[in-house]
Amino acid sequence: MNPFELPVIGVPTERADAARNRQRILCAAETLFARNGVAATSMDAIALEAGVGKGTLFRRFGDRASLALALLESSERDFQESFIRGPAPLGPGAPPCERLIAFGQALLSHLAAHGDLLLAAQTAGTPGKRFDAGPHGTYRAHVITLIRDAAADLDAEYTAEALLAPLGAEVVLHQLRGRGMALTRLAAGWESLARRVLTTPPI
Amino acid sequence: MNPFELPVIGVPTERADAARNRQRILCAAETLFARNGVAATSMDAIALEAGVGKGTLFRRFGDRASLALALLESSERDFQESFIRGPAPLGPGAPPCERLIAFGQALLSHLAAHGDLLLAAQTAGTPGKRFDAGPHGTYRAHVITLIRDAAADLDAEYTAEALLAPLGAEVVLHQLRGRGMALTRLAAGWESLARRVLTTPPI
DNA sequence: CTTGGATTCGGACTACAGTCCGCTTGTAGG
DNA sequence: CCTACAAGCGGACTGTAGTCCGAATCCAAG
Repeated sequence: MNPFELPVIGVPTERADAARNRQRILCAAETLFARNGVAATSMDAIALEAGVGKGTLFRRFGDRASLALALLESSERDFQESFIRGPAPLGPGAPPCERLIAFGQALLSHLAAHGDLLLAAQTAGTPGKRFDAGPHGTYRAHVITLIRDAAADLDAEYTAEALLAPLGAEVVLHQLRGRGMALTRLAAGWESLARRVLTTPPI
Repeated sequence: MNPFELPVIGVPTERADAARNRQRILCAAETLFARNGVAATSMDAIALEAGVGKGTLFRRFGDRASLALALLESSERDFQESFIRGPAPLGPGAPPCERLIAFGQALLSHLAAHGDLLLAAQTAGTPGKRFDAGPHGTYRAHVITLIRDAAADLDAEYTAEALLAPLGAEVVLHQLRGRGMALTRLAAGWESLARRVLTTPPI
């Protein structure tokens, strides 16, 4: 291989055994998460079930949160696709306030469906990490745009994070499970919250 | 002592050595937190510095979060006192919307002043625990009352937690440190957020 | 002062996330 | 097919929160 050219495109072609192990690990994690729950499954157990060393597990996925994220990959991609390019009111076409309401409600459903996994993905060892890695950045950029379109006088960057906070996994799962609030109630509460924030108040 | 009567009042009189150890532990924790930072100080190190066994440390304070909370006790009490019985607009007397704005801004200052400690207090090992123990319950009750007074048509329970979410330690410290947003900016953003939510929109 | 027994002490122990490094293996080039 | 070496492997190791239980201690009552 010409040492002055990169192989094909950035990606240095993953070795066959590495790819096989990645699959084994994902499969083992899925099995154990389904059998015993996400919170009760240790990384050691996943490595054992996958027939792989612990070092391999962490080499592939970095940490627990990233492994959870990898398992969510396809549904996460679908979700992002739906609010970026999907049909209105989630996707483009609807007025920004309606899009924001739909976004929050879709995220609430996403959380209800994949709660434990999303919780694990957002519970990084180092606090604050979840804001830098993971899908948060995409959500944030989307919400900032919607706020700018709907209410130019707001501090969009601040408001985006403020509105994203009650859609975090820990908060929502606490409301759903700890407080026994129904998903429909959260959806309704979010709608009136978002509508009030994006509606310019009378002077 | 008459075995049919409790000593004085519920509290079964703490033993002298236990009280002494509690003080030693609090003092050691304060020292080490100040010297090396909260995040970099382990429970082992605190026990060692206090000249106390690890079991004693955990017997007294239960876990890391509760120890952090114990260190915050006096400033936390002052803060709660100020919004429950203090002067307006934080305390009673001002209209509920102004009180809510002042509450959020005071909480933001509280976070800016005691960030690391509050972060440790809110980063419980078991996710969601921070909503059940600690000051969150008091904040929640206060905000629910204010919302009920200001906007009867809102779901006060949902809205209280939604508005408290962007005042959580992890979020605020991320904004202050990770994003470099100034405290005054957060205070201004919170004000317009709270004002919009509590102001009934035109039909 | 002595004693009885509940309370507390302390450090060994468990479980877990994440790191490290010497050994193995797949693969590209000959 | 052979070879060299980068990539990958695995499990021992570290550091941490939190648990447990036999031993030591304190306090009240006599």
